Amino acid sequence: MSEKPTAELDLFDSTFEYGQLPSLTGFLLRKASVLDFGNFGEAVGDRTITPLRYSVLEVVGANPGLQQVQLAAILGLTKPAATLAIDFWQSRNCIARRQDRKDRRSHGVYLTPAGEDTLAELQKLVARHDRGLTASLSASELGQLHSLLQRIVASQAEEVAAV
Amino acid sequence: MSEKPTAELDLFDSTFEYGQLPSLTGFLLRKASVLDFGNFGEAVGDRTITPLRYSVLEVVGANPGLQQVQLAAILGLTKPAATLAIDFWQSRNCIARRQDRKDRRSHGVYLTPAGEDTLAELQKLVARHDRGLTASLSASELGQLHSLLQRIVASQAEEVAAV
DNA sequence: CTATTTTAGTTATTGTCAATAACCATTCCG
DNA sequence: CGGAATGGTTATTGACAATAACTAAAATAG
Repeated sequence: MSEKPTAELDLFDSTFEYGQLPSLTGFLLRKASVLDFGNFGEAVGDRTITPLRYSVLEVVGANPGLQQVQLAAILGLTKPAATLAIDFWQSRNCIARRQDRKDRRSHGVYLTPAGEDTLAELQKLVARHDRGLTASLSASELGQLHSLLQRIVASQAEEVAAV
Repeated sequence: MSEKPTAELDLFDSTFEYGQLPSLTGFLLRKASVLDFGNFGEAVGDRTITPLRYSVLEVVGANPGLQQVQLAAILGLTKPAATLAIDFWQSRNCIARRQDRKDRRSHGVYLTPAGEDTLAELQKLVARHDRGLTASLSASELGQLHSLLQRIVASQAEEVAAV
């Protein structure tokens, strides 16, 4: 039999103690985002599309001609990580690199027509998945959650960036 | 010059577009928890202590004599991952395995006296770090955030576990 | 205008980490 | 008793990200 990630128990099985873990914001954040991450590939119908890769496509779509260095800065990636993520989409004909005429070191990145289609499709699937994650919250609660999370993120802006 | 994770820009640099990313709960969760994770090792004064390892110590401290299989189930780990995490703390004399008299396959895990001290110290440091993360929120906002996150986590309890 | 430095990007190397699979020992149960 | 299930460890593998080293091109200092 294959080795499952073990638990079908409730995440807070009341027969055990959790120390101070349940009172830690970081612990709850991690749990929630692991949950989100765990279903992501399945939700978009392709295990190889991670949140990071999706974010790359989204940002390139929203900023055509972006430099790779800028993409890295926006998403908090190292240069090699950006190269790899772009390679991934380029190998699927969704992103094209175009050398800048003025500065031939620099390559602008663009969505191809196929990339546009893929992004549009992904946006739908990801939005659906995201609503599923928070299905138990009302619209106003969801708004509250977003504003609280945004404040946390903004208040720590001097640290490393994310996904 | 060494290759920094690039950005000193605001996490939402207004000169770029983010597509639908900012409206996704998953994106915000990931950002917040990457932020939290990034400072964790530094906050506890030891890079090798990860949130996962800390969680293990916390749970063992709260449930003396726990089976390793139970520990894995509680934290959503595979058996090998639990073995490794326990090895880590055992090598620091913080956790001891004790073979069960009744069932000689099973090993209960316990904090050693050094483990108790380490846990007590870590609890303080982690709590301080966690408050730092949410320093911009009022007490009641923090309470709201926790309850919203808990509802998300609870509502998805049938999926993979965390940390 | 050359020579040095800096910047954009890629490639190579390394290390961590987690998952699977295979394995041993013990217990359960027909 | 003998096979199936359980607790735990070990071995192997693969994904991934970080650093470092490198190429090419541009900026700048003298």
